[in-house]
Amino acid sequence: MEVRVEGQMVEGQAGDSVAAVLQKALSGKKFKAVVAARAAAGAEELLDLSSPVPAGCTGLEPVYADSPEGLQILRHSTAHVMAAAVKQLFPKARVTIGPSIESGFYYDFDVEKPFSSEDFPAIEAEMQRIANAREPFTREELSKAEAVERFKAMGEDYKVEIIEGIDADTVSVYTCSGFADLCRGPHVPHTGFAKASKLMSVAGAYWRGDEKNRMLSRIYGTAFADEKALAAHLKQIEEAKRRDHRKLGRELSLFTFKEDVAPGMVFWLPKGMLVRTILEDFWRKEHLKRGYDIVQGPQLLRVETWQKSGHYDHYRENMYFTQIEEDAYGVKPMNCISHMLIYGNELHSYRDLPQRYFELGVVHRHEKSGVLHGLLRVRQFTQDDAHIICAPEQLEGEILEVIHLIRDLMNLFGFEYKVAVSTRPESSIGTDEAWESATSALVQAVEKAGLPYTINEGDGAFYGPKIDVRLLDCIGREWQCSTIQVDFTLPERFDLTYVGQDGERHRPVMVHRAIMGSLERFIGILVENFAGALPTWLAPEQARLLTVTEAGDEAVAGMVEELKALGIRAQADTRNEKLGFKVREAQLAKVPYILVVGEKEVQAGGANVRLRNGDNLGLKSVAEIAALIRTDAEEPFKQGGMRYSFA
RNA sequence: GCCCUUGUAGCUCAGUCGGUAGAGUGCAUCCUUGGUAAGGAUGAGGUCAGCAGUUCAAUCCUGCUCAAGGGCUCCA
Repeated sequence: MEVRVEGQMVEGQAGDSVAAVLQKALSGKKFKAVVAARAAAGAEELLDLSSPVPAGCTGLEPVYADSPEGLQILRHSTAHVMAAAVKQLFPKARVTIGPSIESGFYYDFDVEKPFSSEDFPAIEAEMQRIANAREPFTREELSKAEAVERFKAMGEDYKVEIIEGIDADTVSVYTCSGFADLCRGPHVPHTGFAKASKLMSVAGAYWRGDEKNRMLSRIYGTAFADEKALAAHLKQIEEAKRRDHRKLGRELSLFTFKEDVAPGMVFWLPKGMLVRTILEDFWRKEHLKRGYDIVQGPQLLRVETWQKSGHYDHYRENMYFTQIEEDAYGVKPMNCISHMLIYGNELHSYRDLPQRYFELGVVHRHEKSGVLHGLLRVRQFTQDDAHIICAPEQLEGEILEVIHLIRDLMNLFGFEYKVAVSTRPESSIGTDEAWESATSALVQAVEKAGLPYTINEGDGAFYGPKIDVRLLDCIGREWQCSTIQVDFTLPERFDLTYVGQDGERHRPVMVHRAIMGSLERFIGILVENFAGALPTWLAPEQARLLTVTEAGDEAVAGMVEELKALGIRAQADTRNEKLGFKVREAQLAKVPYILVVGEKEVQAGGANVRLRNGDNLGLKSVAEIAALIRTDAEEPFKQGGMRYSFA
């Protein structure tokens, strides 16, 4: 037979292994990096190097260890190596599953005493020993009955449960370093590939991800094709840590948490609140320009109201309750009820529609103690929430407008984003017809906007389907922010109507939507994305004027006043410190414009301009500096297609 | 809520194999008038997360509670 490998034709005998054929075509160096192969271009199934070339195969595509697919195989194999090491050191541990994940792999074990990171050195040493031994992975096919018997004999009950759930006649088992594991494969040819690995953390995880099941002990690890790639990955983790908004929030004096006073609730410090205020002001203006009305409802509503809306039945565990005199009240977890009551406050004509109510609404949700995370997951947060009440025929157009607003906001910050449409969940209210028409309105609007999207089956809200938008930050992480939800239930429960052209009462449709999602979360994401160096329009301090000696104090005071008069957030640093020290502090505070005023500058009536990236623009007059800062601040708005101009 | 780890000065962290604690940084005062990422000195600052227990004695050992970090489940 003749087989094509990377453009070369190679002669082979029937029954030759994949490795034998590849070895003829590839240089020794290249062949060493191959972990698996596929028999035909685009084929799903991957082959082990040790498996025979399938009959009729005309081409083999090698999969290299450093390719995304190769890495997956490598990591999965490393998970096996880790399990082998663990079984060696802790013979009583029972194995469950050990897949590769985005940045590495994990393996879940059932052990009496959960693992701790103190166990890592021993496990890692054993893994290195196995890797150095370059032991082969061997594959065998067993009937289900045989496999069940075998794993039962080993006491691996979890594996037995998995095998019994597999819908096939035979299963494959891989053995490596004396450790046999149920596995689809493929695997790297030998354990020598698992050399560049590192155990990362331990965690509890439920068997099959169900919190009713037994808690297993999970070990996370990662592995790469070589030490260099592993080191680069570890460096990137450091980079993410460097950007952590909790760290930067403290260093830049933006916000703080008082765990003993109010866990999961933010204390905004002056600088952070300034950032937030700038963002809020901009966002209110943008909404006014786009035809929204700004409203505000109460923080507490009587429990009966929550019962009427359905929140009490579907969302009670996440709500806080209190009492005023004899009456029970619920703290609002959402803003929609007030908005509907505001709509219902007067009779509406079809001419009034759509009504768009916008509120920077403070909501409280009881989040379980283990899930709180800085600004990204809190118990009290502010939604940039709006409810659009419109006639059914206006629905699609309104959704499209919201999508445009999302697009413009993402462009403003240079975020890319992904769209997903979520459909009806199990716990839900409303008729099938209503769900279908609402889901189709969402899909149509997304298609009209020309955006690629995915479908999340069963992930909708209890009252209707939704569109979720995840933004991608500059180091490739995804964040859920925007959401657009159609609701046909609440207008009915609160008997909202409008008078149509025909003089009859009609039922409007409602859209819940939030673009930033939560201001707290959004600001946390901004801080991480920009590593604290917020764009000039959002920077709490846009310019800092530094004196060299106290001879510059007077000139600096004058310049600060001038800049402030021009709408620029400027501050003076006239402390009795050396210039180098002040520059360092301004730089660490991520102030975009660092203005140095010494003897020369006082003479010339200006300042020396240094940017936070270290560039020095030389001497400039106050007017020039002001123009520079204003242009810089307005630039993103022009690029982002915002209707609101920063000026 | 569950699993692992952690909780010492505003921040970052040492430390005490049980005898109530220390550094750097920040803060205050003084000296220094210095040109683009850290000038020097002195001083103030701690119920060692909280509550119980063991002990002559607990910041240290044990238990519980609270909170944080990493996960699981859930979610904006």
